[in-house]
Amino acid sequence: MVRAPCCEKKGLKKGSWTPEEDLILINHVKTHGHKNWRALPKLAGLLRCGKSCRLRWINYLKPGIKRGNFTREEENMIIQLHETLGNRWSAIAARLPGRTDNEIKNVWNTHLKKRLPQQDQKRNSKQKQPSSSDVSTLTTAESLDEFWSQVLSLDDLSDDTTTFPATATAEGIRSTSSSVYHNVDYWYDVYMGAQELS
DNA sequence: AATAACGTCAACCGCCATGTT
DNA sequence: TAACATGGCGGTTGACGTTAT
Repeated sequence: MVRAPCCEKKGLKKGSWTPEEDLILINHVKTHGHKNWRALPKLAGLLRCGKSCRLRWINYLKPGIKRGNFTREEENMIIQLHETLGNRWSAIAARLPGRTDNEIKNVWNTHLKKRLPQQDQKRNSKQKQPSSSDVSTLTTAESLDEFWSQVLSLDDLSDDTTTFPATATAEGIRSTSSSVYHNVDYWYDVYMGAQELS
């Protein structure tokens, strides 16, 4: 039997999300939750596939998501986890509070993958004479343990119940283009605008 | 200044696992 | 137990921005 498509394709919008769509999604999830992603767009009045809504929420709108560049520690952690877990991005993301699998996957494919051969070369050539100036900041077992304990202590940050504005508004979003979505100011505006309404 | 080449990343697609009826 | 619905994951794509020529 042929599986039905995940959603009715006709009339559904694709591509980048607009600030207005973000607000609708935020407000709907905040007030009704997301027990059923497939039904959500219809209930919220969004012309989007449920999967698309879920992805947008998980990767960008969910409270606790970190924006901005990865730290050196995070990058090293991804490299180490990738050595043991492979391309299991969600498993890796579970160890990096506030980071999403999609984001980690992107960072790996665009930055870390290229860096890895160089690091391997370095590591091999320096195995006999380790240096504190090496790329990784986690060169000793002690620092590794310390880092892991710090990370694990933050594990619950990514929980859905993290405080979030009761109701979001378009004020903070409208004036920004998609190219600055990841700008801190954008998210600050969203947050502040939402607080005005609550 | 124009444009080609390259890099980045948000979003989509399709498959698989799990839950429900 | 089978059939179906839904969620979740990883691979891939395409739009957009940046850099090089």
